[in-house]
Amino acid sequence: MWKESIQIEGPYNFDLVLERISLDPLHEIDLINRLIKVPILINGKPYVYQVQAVGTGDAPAFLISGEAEQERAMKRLADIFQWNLPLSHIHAHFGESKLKDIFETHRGTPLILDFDLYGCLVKNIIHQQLNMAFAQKLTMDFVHTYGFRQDGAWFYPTPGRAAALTVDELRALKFSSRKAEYVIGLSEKVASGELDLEGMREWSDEAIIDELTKVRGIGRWTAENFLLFGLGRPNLFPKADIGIQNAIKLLYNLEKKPTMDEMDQFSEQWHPYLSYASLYLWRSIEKRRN
DNA sequence: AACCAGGAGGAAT
DNA sequence: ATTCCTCATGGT
Repeated sequence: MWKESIQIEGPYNFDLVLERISLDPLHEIDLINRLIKVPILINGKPYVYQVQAVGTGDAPAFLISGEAEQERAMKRLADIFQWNLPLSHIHAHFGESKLKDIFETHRGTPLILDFDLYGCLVKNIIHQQLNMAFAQKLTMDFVHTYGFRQDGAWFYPTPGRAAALTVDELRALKFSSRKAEYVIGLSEKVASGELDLEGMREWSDEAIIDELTKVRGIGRWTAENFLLFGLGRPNLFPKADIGIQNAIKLLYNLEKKPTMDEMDQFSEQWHPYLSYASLYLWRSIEKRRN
């Protein structure tokens, strides 16, 4: 077993990270020890790493441990937790904006990436149009039923496994037929190699959106969320997102949900860090669990 | 008890 | 090119 510690530049509030990702019941989190288990695939093989916060928001430090693949794991974990992207200039960018108060309240909340690109897409398809509580239940049932557990953490099923599922099997989990078709169809494309998600890391945002929206079940919203939470791209604003619309409505005290044109107007000022505007707007309407 | 939910596809205009 | 309808279930 290897262990490694790192220090990074603040602000970076890991307690807020845990608070946010604990909204997803799939994540195994120890709030007392400020620790999370991270299931990731390296060369297609599953490994679980532990990340523990041992510093403060202004002097963040982490203790990371795992069984193998130290170098590649550290690289991937740094990407997932955005350890090399200082938030100070992000906060500076929003410091005098309409989002000032929200950024202050959630100061040091980094963008945390999903642990797996394929899982990210599947999760976002499942989440389409559903309220968060039900969507998370569906996702959890899906992973618990067809995924696998290793070293205390859950992995999504492999694309090959999911491609072999039937619509009826997923309907038994309360998927709609269409959503079941979407997940199975996507899984077939990933399993066959027709869709190479890892290969998209070098692509431009728009090229990825164009490619992904060719897949049945993936519209612009899902592709944008893939860019945002799968790849960590900094300038996405999913304006069709009900949550962001509600956050904007609350922020500007609107009578009704903003139109698409209004979403464009509001967000114009937040370039080129729209992803952080999105993230913090989501945060502004997310409630703590329990 | 309606109405809405971190949408998308497909048909009808 | 836009607008409308359906999907399907759970939360509020």
